[in-house]
Amino acid sequence: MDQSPPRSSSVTVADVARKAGVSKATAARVLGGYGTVSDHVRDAVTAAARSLNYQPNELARSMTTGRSGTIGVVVGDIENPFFSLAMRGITDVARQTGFTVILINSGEDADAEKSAIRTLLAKRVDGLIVSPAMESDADHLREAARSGRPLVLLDRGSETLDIDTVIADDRHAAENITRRFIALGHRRIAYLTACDTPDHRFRAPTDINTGSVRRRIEGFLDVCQKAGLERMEDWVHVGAVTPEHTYRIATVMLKSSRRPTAVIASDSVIGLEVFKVCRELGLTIPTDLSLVSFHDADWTSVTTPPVTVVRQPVYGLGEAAAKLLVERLNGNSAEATRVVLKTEIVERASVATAPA
Amino acid sequence: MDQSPPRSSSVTVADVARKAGVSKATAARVLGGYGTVSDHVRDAVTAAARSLNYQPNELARSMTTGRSGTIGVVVGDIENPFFSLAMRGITDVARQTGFTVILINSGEDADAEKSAIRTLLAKRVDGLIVSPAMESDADHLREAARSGRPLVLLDRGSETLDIDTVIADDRHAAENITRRFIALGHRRIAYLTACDTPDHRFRAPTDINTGSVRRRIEGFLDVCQKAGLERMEDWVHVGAVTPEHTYRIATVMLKSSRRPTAVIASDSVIGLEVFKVCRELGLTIPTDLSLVSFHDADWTSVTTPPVTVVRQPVYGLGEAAAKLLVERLNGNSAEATRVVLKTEIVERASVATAPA
DNA sequence: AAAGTCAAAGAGACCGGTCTCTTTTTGCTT
DNA sequence: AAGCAAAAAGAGACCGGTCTCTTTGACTTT
Repeated sequence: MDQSPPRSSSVTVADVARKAGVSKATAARVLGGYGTVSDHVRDAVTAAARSLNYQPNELARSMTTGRSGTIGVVVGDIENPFFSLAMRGITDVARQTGFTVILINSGEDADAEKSAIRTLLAKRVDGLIVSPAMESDADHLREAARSGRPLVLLDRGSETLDIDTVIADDRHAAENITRRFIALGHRRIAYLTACDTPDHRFRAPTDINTGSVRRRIEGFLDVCQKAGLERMEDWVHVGAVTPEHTYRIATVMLKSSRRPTAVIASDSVIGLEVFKVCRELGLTIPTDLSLVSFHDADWTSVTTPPVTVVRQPVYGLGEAAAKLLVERLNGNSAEATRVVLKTEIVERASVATAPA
Repeated sequence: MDQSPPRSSSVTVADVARKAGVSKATAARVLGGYGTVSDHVRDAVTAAARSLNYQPNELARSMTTGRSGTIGVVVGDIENPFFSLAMRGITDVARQTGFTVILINSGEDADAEKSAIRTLLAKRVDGLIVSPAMESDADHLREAARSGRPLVLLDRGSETLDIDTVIADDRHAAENITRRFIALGHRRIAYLTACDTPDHRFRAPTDINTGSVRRRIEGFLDVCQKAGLERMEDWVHVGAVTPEHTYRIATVMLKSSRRPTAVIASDSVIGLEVFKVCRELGLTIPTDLSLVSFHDADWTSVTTPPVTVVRQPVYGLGEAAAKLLVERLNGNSAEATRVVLKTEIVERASVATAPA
């Protein structure tokens, strides 16, 4: 019966210390890289650690230091290219600054989000980045912020919360698109969003719980009103939560006798589905219908015609959120910041003058 | 000077016990939900915990129990739709089974991957899911597997490793496509992959370190050889690591006088770029060039023409990996399993007979 | 040579839970 | 009412690090 190799999972500083013939405290100094140790002892401890295949237990370290080197991220849906790209921005910054990332998907569900935050706080993350599903009840966000661990809101977040926030200038983007549509003679302009209301109907921007989308709709309605267009609220469609839902909504909308001549899709998943429905119904873009989508997804440049989009600095959004969080973790305790990144309209060929 | 509200971050079982007038052990029994406690005491402790706003410290719990309730995931690039969808499968299973997920991006870099695994083991994850960048040096994987914490390989993994693996039947898919191309009269068939070799040239499948891709190329070359096509190795292009690289490679390839009549793109990012280059060079799909891409990305159905793709069960891949891991965590210690999920060729309109 | 300084190493408490072992209390038997 | 098993509660070690406080000893200083 041969000796099994040293079980790496249970070698502790005490074991290393014994092997090296020094005290636990000294071994810990070498292994943890703090305090002062003589070269001679350092070598002995290092050698002992190597021969025993010592693997530090980060959990134990976290418990005494109070820092876990971890940041928690709660997003709506990692499958959405928007979030996966933002996530890339976050993880890149995290790696550069020595943090690791715990990811939880809320599925855009408020309860799941609450439980996610509770779990992350229990795991003692050093800080949080959250893309809140519902801004109406933000108690859990306030509580998280009060727990002493920094919190940064990503892409969403309301003016009333005194919490660090990183968003894009959605409102301006929506205003610009709307103005352009109106200048091209469009009067029936539809806005499609995944956000939903209890009765799946839209009445006013306050119905919308997702800050970024609410700001866009506000911009849209504002410009319409200033241009003298009435009751444009009726042209806002909510509840495009899945491609299937979007398909149904878009089909009904585009089959109607008073169908819109222009559509604004609130994200690329919706934009893609509208594009598909147009093709199915034999509507030609842009002569029959003008289309603009939020989020410059890769496919938008390759369709026939390519789609005009609002390019959001998605990677930069994640990057900025993570940087802001790391700053807080390094002790910056200035007032809550609000970072607003610029968007850009990428003109392609899906927009034209309104049909006569 | 008013009393500040209880600092939630530092309320411990001992504090709760004191407030409830019981011993620390008893309070811990109530709070931890183990052992036997009288109803009366349970209520008292629960009330005390609530009034102090007690938040358990998962770190401390993990340290004694040895389980952290966490699984570590290492992927090449979360920005790639393939990984973000697989990730969705993983996180869904994790949530259902009460685990949280730590995500690290390797950027397809072997050193980053090693350090990621070390970090995750140090953080005492209960298990690991890794999509290894390089299979040639898999020592760190073997070591991780030996550390006693279960490891599941995702999408990649070689036959020689005795580790749980979840992959798609890439080889069959590649064989089918190749056969179809040959049947349609194609003789110059190119294969484009992001995998790279030191000198950026391809000689044999053993040059390829990514299992899934190697298996596809093996299938491709095998069918070609059986059909009597010679030196098809020359038609395998490596190093399409970014869209920019892909653009250069595809442009050179398609401008050549002996350009291919059919192209297999190893992932949807490459497929998209090839599509763009065709358009730029004025090549018509499928009359000038037939195109098939791996991964049924959303855009592939919406281009003109829509692109024939290999649909991989990506979500299912992540789901299966996570389920396998959870089984292991629940004590299943049977031999290493190899799960192979079926792929499916989705015929669209980007494939035709070879031009004369 | 005695006093003072400072680097190097050791001893042991501590973080916040879990869990074993022991003691006390309760309820039931005869 | 005594005896006994089982339930309930308490005491304190333990997980694996960090860190403060103390001790040791080498090296100046005059």
